Amino acid sequence: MAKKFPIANQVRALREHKGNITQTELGEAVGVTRQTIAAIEQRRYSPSLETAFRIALFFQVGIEDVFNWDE
Amino acid sequence: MAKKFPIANQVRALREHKGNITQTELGEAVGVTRQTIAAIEQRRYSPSLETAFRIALFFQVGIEDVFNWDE
DNA sequence: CTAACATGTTAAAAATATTTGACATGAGTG
DNA sequence: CACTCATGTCAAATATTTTTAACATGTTAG
Repeated sequence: MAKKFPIANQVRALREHKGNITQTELGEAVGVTRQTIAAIEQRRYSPSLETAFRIALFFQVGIEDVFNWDE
Repeated sequence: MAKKFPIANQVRALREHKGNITQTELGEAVGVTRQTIAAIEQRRYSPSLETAFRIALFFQVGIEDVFNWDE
C-alpha cells in the first residue's frame, strides 16, 4: 500500500523562503485545508492540477518550480 | 453546477500536431481511458497532477505548454 | 509553568476523478 | 449500403482526493 506518488515538490521550501508562511495560511490562500498541504508536502497523494496551479500562483512561480517529475 | 474548471489545455491541438494521435492512443500511453482524455479536452474536470504530468511527458513538452491558467 | 502555535497523524465522511460498459453520430472506405 | 473508426455522452460503480474533527508532540512567548 501507500506507494508514494512520483512527483516531488518544493512546497515546504517555498513556504520557508517566502517569509515563513504557515501550512494553515497557505491552505487558506489556495482554498484547501492544512491537512491537505501537509499531505502534499509528504507526497502522500497527487493533488489536483487545479490545487497545484493555485499553489504555484500563490508563490508566483511556474508549476514546474513547485512540482517535478521524479520516478 | 458543472462549472467548468479554470485551466485551459492544448491536448487536442497537441494530439493533432503530433501526427494525429487518437484519444484512445493517448489514453493508453498515459494510463487513462479515452473518456478521461475526452473529459480533459472538454474541461469537464481537473485531472490529477500525475495525469497532467504524464500527458506533458508524452508530448515531450512542459506542463505549462499543455495546461494554462484561465479564470 | 501555561497558553498559544505549528506540525504530524488518523479515521470516517464527503466530494471529485476515473473506469466500465453502453449507445449515438459523423466521416471515411470497401 | 455495410463496416470501421474517432468522438461525444451518460449512468453506475470504483478509486482517489479532500474535509472534518479529533488528539499528539515540540517550540515559543508571557
